[in-house]
Amino acid sequence: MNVILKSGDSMSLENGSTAMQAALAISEGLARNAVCAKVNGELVDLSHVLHEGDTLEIVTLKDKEGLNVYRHTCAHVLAQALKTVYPTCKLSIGPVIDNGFYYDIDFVTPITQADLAKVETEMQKIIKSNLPIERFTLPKDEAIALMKEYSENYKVELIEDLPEGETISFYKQGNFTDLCRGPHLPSTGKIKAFKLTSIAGAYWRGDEHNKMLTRIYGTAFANKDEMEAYFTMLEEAKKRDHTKLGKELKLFAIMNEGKGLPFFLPNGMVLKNTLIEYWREIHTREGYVEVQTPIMLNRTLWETSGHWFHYRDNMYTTKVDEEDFAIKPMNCPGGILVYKNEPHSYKDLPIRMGELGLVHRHEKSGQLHGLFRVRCFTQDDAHIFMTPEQIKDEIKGVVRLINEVYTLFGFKYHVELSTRPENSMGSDEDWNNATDALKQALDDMGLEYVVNEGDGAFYGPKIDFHLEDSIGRTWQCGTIQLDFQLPQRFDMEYIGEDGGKHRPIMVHRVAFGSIERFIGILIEHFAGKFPVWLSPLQVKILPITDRQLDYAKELCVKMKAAGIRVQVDERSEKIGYKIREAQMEKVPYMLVLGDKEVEAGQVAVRRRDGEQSVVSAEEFIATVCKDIADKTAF
RNA sequence: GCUACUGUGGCUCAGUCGGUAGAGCAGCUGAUUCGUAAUCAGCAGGUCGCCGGUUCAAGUCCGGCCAGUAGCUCCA
Repeated sequence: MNVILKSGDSMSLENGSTAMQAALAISEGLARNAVCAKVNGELVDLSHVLHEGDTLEIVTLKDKEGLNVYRHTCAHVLAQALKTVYPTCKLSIGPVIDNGFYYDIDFVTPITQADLAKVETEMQKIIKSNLPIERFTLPKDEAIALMKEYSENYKVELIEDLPEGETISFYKQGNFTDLCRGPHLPSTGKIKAFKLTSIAGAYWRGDEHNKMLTRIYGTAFANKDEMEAYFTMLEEAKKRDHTKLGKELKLFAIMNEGKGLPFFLPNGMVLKNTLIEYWREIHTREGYVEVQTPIMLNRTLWETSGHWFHYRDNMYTTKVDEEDFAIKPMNCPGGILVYKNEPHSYKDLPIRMGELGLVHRHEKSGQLHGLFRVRCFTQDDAHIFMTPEQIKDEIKGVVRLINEVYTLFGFKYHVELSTRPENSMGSDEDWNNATDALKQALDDMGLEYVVNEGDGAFYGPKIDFHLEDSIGRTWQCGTIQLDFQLPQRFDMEYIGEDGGKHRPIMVHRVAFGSIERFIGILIEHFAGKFPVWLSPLQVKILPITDRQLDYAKELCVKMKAAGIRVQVDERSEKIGYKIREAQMEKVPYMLVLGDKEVEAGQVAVRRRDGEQSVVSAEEFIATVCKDIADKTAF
């Protein structure tokens, strides 16, 4: 028989050959490195029997898919080890994730981090005994019977949910059998480097009403060196953690007196204000107006908006003179009141109404995290009120603006487009138009995006922009949301060309998202080494002895006049000491001043990256001013 | 909110078997005036997250609470 290889060549094999035999026929090295195979586009075990005309690709650890299979087998080895060490534990699911795998287990008595060592030892034993891994299938009823025999009630539940008539596959290694779609490595001995990394709780089937199981996380790599490199990378990433740097650089603090409620310290406030200044600059340019609406409004408003019924648990409320009030969790109702404050003609539209709004949301305590998830934050919000014909251009304008912002900071981001969910409001036509407008805006901009079918809000489709933190977790920052609901609830209108009343379309959008979260991302992205224009302190002047103090102060005054954030280190310390401190503060420019510099009217510049040069004071000031004006990356 | 872990001067951390708290940095004082990542000496600073229990005795053991971290769930 013949099979077709990835290269397009065909290869003849004996009838009934397996993928493994095909790999051997190609080369011994390939067979040794083979993890599984891809036959007719589907991942299968190496023991898979080939047929005439099959397309065949041998998968190794160099492929992402191969590594996933490798890690999946590792999850099975973990499960087998757990059943040996804790015979009464029950297995649920054990999938592969980015950088590793996990297995969710129901233990009779909970285990702790310390117990992982003995589980790892047992896993080593299983790997060392190089057990062959064999696949077999059963009809549904027999599969259920088998899992009942093993008292694996979670597995029984999983199988029961599979469609009738489906044959169900299992994998057996030694005395251990697990329900699994596969494929897997041919034997346990193929695993060369793994580590159990952490332990956490996870709800059965991801539902918080279900029992919480114990999730054991692990990772596995092709070899020990790659695994070491991975752990080193994680260590490095921890040094960038914004909560750690926020403390070290005195940017912000969160006190016990208000959890999830960040305090901005002087340095952080400079950062925040600089961002806001930049925000105003680009929004003014783009034709936005700015408003500010009250932080607290009465119940009537929140009833009209629907928040009083749908968002109540997350709102901070209070009573004043017998009247219920809520602190705003969102700015939109306030913005709408501004719109409704006067009648509008179609000639006024679009209205782009920005608001740096401080919102409060009572997020559950377990979800709070540094500046990434807080209970009080500033949204760089804007609401655009427009006619249906204006949707596409307006969305494009917003996408372009958000892209401009993220590009300036050099962020990597990904975009998600969420479409109409069930139980949504608005007509088919509205939804189609709006969704098309969002799509076209993304396409015109040439942005890649993933579509989340049915994941939009019930009031309209949306585009979300996600940024990565130092350890690869992604956080939603920018978002653009069409809203069919609020204009209706608030009975908003404008007078059209025909003299009749029409309902405007409304867009909610943020670019930074929350300034707090954005600052958190910025800190991690730059590892605290902010570009000059954002640095809380841009220049630190370090006189070598007290003799240069007058010159230092004189320079300081000049630079301040030029709009530079500068400070003189006046202490009688050695220059090495002053440099070390400035370096730890991550100040972009240090000026070392000795007698030579004073005499020549020069400055010895030491950049944060260690680069040194001597230039005239005027020249240096010009350089820094240019850095600030151009927002250069250094 | 749930599961697990953690909580000792401003910061980073040590503290054995339960015997009543220790270092470095930062701070203050004094000396030093120095050329690119830490000058020396002295001083001061803690109700060991909080509350309760066991004990002759608790930073240490037990319970509850508070806060933080990781994950889950949630995120209009």
